[in-house]
Amino acid sequence: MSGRSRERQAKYQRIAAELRAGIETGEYEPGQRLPGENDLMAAHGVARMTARQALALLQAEGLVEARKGAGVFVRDFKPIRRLGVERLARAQWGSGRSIWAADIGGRDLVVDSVAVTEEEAPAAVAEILGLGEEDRACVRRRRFVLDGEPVLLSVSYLSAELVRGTPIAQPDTGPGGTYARLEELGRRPVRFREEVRSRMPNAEESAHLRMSSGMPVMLIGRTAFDDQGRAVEVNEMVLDASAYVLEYNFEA
Amino acid sequence: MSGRSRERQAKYQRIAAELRAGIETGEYEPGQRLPGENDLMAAHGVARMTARQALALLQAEGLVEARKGAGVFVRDFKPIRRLGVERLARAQWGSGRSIWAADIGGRDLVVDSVAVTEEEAPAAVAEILGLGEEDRACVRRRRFVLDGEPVLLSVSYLSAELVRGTPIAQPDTGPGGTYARLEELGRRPVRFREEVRSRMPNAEESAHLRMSSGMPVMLIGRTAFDDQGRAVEVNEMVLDASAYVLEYNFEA
DNA sequence: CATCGCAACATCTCTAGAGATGTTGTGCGG
DNA sequence: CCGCACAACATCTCTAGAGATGTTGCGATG
Repeated sequence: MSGRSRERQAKYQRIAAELRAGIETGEYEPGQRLPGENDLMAAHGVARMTARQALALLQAEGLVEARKGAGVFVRDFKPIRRLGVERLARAQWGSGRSIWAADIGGRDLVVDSVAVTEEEAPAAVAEILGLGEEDRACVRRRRFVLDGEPVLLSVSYLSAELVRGTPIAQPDTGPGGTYARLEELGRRPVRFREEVRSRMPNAEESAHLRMSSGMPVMLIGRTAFDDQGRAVEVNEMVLDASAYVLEYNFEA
Repeated sequence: MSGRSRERQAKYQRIAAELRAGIETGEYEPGQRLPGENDLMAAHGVARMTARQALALLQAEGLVEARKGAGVFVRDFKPIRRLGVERLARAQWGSGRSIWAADIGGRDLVVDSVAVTEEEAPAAVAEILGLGEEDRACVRRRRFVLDGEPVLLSVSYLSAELVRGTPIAQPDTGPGGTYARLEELGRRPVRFREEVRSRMPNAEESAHLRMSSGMPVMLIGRTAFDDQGRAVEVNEMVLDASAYVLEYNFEA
């Protein structure tokens, strides 16, 4: 038939619901392969495109992941806990410890690639940093990898004039990182603002994070201020949402 | 043909890219209708299913929204700024002001529906609140609407024993809200933890928030602690990610 | 002038088949 | 015993057509 009696829902939704239930009850465990196009066609007596629609629905929900030529597999979810406040406490970066150390329980989060350039900052960033038309920005682009999987893209902007000739303009910023160096320059960050939002990744982000379709990214925009209230750093981060839980602790 | 020469990308991706470019350059403005299935079939000489795939891609990216029988329209994005820290400052709720007032610039965020029940808390919540097998929880479920659009679902758990007979167990908690009442009970919240993550909505969330496919939700789990470090409230929120930006301010 | 019914048009769902392309394991040859 | 070629199998892409269903605006009717 076609567009048959809508007693409740479409065929592909019924099939998807059945598979979804199987995942939630644990019939199909994370990493396990589940029935593919051909299996569903045979089992439910539907056309290929209909079976595909059912699987596409589950992919869009982020429950499963299709690997071409191999099959459809149940996704896993073991997020990193990222402490928004404590990780930026001075006790952390003041002592030469990586501010990332506190994030992960035993797992291995490392910088995959670093690129430091001097370029013109986007208008919105230039405005925040108080850069004029002529001023340029030091831009630090980094990618972080956990267990071989890229999970975080970070782009950091600072006044080029301020950091020129310091380790901040080098790939390796030394013990304590950028913030320890800023303190040595008399521009210690004392206050932070983080803005969080979420959306679907664009093609570029999708490629850099090797994300499978149907998973959102979280965006964190962090601004660091010194004791004069001047913004000294703007950091834009793109996180694989399936890899992260953000935690913020604060007092009333 | 079929699965033709992959010089670079599939037909449906080329078509999607073209429309995407049109959106980004402003050729198609928010709210405007863009070429539908029939237009794309004619313009590119492809089959209906191929045109549909192109449009499905843009929907999955959250760029457009299809309205059955009407057409495909460009999405808009005007988020609410939610201040994670300041909104819970005592100056806010201590003075009888709604903690929501600071969030929105002139727009109208109101509670759409409130349901207060007494039931058994989920195991994870019971653990945090320190509830035993016998203890029950006061559960406050609310939906918030902005400009007629539902944007936030909130489920709040408190010890039923603690709040029984107080306004907290009523739909209207009075000036200053739940936290002002908790203070009167000698359990003033002094510390908060918020955990943020993001994923695609499930069917129920999708329906309650009237979300169009391809937009993620953000989940906030907030725990409020009193001066003894005891958890007095657990609040699980589901936010339409296209409606919110979360802001957290803190010191090093 | 208001309102209701309907036609035109939009997306949604589905069928049946087929070539392209990526993955995996097996078996043969060195 | 190692390694490579290849067959089997998986998903991906696309065609052409058609009935179902929701939206909208126009025209006829009261």
